[in-house]
Amino acid sequence: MSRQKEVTIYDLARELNISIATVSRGLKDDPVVSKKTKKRIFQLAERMGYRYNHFARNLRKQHTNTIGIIVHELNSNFITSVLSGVERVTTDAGYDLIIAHSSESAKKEAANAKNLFHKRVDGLIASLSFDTRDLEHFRPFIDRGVPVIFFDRVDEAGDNTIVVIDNYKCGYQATEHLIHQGCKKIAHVTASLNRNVYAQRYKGYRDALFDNDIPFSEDLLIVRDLSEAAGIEAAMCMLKMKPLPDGAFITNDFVAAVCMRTLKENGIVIPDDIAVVGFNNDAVGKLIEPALTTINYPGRDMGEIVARNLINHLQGISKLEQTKTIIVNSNLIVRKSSQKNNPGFLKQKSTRNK
Amino acid sequence: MSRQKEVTIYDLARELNISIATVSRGLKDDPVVSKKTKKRIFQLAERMGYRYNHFARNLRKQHTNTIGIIVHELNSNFITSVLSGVERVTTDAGYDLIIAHSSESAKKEAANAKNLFHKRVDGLIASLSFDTRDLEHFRPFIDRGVPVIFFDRVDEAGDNTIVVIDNYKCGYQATEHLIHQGCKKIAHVTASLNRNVYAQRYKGYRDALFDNDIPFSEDLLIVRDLSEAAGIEAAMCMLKMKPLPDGAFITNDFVAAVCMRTLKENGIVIPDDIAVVGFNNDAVGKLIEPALTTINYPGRDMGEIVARNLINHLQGISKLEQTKTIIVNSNLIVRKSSQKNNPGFLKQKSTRNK
DNA sequence: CTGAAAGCGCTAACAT
DNA sequence: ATGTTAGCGCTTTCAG
Repeated sequence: MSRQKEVTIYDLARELNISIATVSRGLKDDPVVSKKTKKRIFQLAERMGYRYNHFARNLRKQHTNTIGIIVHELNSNFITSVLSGVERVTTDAGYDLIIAHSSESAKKEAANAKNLFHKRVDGLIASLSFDTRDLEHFRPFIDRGVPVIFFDRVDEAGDNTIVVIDNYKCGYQATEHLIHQGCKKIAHVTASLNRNVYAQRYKGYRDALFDNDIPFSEDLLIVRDLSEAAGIEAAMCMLKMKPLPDGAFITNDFVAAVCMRTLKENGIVIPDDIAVVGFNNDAVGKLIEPALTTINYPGRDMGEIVARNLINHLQGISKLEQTKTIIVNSNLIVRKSSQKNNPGFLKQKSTRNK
Repeated sequence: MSRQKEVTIYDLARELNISIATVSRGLKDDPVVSKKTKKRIFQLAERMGYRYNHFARNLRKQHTNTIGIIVHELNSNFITSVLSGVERVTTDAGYDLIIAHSSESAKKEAANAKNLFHKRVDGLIASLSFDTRDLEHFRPFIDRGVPVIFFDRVDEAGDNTIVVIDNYKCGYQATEHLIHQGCKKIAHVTASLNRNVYAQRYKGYRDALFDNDIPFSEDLLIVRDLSEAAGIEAAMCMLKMKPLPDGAFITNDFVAAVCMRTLKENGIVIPDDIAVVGFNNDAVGKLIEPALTTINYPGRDMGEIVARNLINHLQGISKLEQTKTIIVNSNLIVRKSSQKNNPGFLKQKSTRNK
C-alpha cells in the first residue's frame, strides 16, 4: 500500500512562487488569472502529477455534484436502457453517477440508500426492489431536502415524484389483444402483486376480462419471481389446467421466453394452442420462435426524463414538488406469438369498442 | 436546494458537554470510551440525525475504502455476472464499489479512469473497451501505486496482473468440435482482432483448422461488432458464400442468436446446413431454437477471483506483483445448434487426438 | 477514560 | 491579477 506523497496545490504554489489561491483559481480556469500563470500552473501540475482532491473540495463546497441511482437489478435490458438514458443527461449536466443495485432485496436497498446518503449525493433516483415494503430508508434524504425521484417500481401512495408507464392500460391492452385473437381462457403470469407495476397490470388484465365477459378464476393467476425457474414453473402450472388456457399474459419477456420454451417442449403450439404476450420488449423477444408479442417499455426515454427532472430541480429550473406523476408512453408490439389464425372470430367480435 | 444545516460531531459534543474527540471515538465504537458515554453519543446522534461526513473522514484518512470497476458495457450477461462476483467479495471485505462503463468507447473509458482516479479509489478493476489502443489512462494509477487488475479484455503485453480465460484453447475447442461434426468450411464471426480475446479465439480457430487439414480463406473471417446489425450482416455474408459454409464459430451468443435467426429466415437449417457455436453461455442460448452450443464463461467466478486478488493486495495479504496472469476455467457446452447427425463421419475421424 | 489541538487539501471572501 | 486567511468535519497524536 505504499502510496507516495500526493502533490497538493501547496506544492505547486511553492514551486511556482505564487499563492495557493492563484493556483486554485488557475486550476479551475478562472478568467481572473493571467494566461501566462495559468499555463505555468497547468504545466507544472501535469509534470508533478497533481490530482485535485475530491474530498477537500467537497468538504469545502458542501455539495458533491453526484447523483445516486438505486435499481433492483443490473441484469435486465430495461434497466440498462434506463441507466444509459440517465447517464446521458447527468454527464451532460456535469454530474457524476453512482450506480447501486439491490438484487431485489429490501435489505440491500436500504444499505445502498444509507451508503449514498453518507456519500452525500445531491439527488437520488430509485426503483424499488421486489420485497421493499416501506420507504423508511429514503426518509433521511427527504428530511434533509435531498430530492428523490422514483421510477418504474414506485410507491404510488406516497407523495414523492414518480415516473412510470401506464401499467394499468398496458395490462388492459395486452389482455384485450389476446381476447381479440379469440382467447377465452387467459392465464396471467406475473410477480409480486405488492409491487405497483404488477398490481396495475393485473388490474388491467382483470378489467379487460370483465369488460369482455370473460370469466376469471384464481387459478389463472400465477405469481412467481423473474427467474428462469419461475418461467418453467409457470408453464407447468398452465399445462396442468383443464382445459388448457388458450392465451397467456406474462409480465416479463424473459419469463415469457422460458415459459414458451417449456410449453413447446411439452407439445404446445404457440400461438395456436396458447397465444402469448410478454412485457418490456427485451432483445430476447425477437430471437425466440415464434417472436414474442410484447409491451414496448422505453427505458432510455424514461431514464432521460427522470434525470432531466431531477437535474432541473437541482439547478433550480423547476420544482420537483410541482410534479407528482409523469407517465411515459408505452405501446403494444404485435408479433407472431399472439396471432391466432381465426379471422372469422375477429369479424364476429368487431362490434366491441374502446 | 435548501439543505438545512448538517449536524456535526461539534454539535453532539456541545450538547453532551464532552469533547469532539470523545464523540469521534465513541461513534466508531472505540473500546477506550466508556459504555455509558458511548450510549449517550449514539442516542443523541440518532436523535439529531447525525450523518458522518465521508469527505472530512477521507480527507483526513487519505484512503477511501472504495474500489472502482470499469467495464465496457452493462448490457451483457457476462458483465453483470462478473459484477455480482466482484460485489460479493468487496462488500464482504467492507469496500464500496463504484461501477463505471465505457460503452465500448476508449474516450469514455479514459474519462471514467480519470474520474475514478480523482475519486481516489484504493484499487481499480477494468476490462478494456472495444477501441482502446493504449493504457495511458491507467498510468496515473500505476504511478501512484494504486493497484489495477484487468480482466477479460486485457493487454497481454503489459505487465499488469490480468485475469482471463484461455481464449486460444476455447477457440480451438469450439472449432474442433465443429470439425468433429463433419464441418469442412467453417466461418468465423468475431469482433475487432485488436482485442486480445478475439485475437486469441481467432488463433485457436486457425490452428484447429490447420491441425485438421481444413483450408482457411480470408472471406470466412467476418469481423463486426456485437450489435444486432452485426449479426444480420454476418448472416448475409455467409449466405453469399459459394458454397455455403457448413459451420460457424461466432464469438458472442447474442450475435450468434441474431445470426441464426437471419439464416433460418433465409431457409437455412441449423445445424444440418450450418452448425453454430457461440461464446459466453448467455441466457439467450437456451431460449432459441435450436439451443446454442457455446463456451461457458464463468463470469461470477472471474469476478470473485479478480476482487479477491485485489483486496488481498490492498490488505497486504499478498502482493499483486507476484501474479501476472490468472486463468479461469471455461468449457464447451454442447447443445443442438452444432450437432450434425452423421455418426459415420465421426467414426472415420476418431484417429485424431489431443 | 477524556480533552486539546494540529492538520488533511481546498475554496472563497476579503484584502491588496 | 494575486495573496491572506478562515474554515469545511473529521481523526489522531500527545497530555492529562
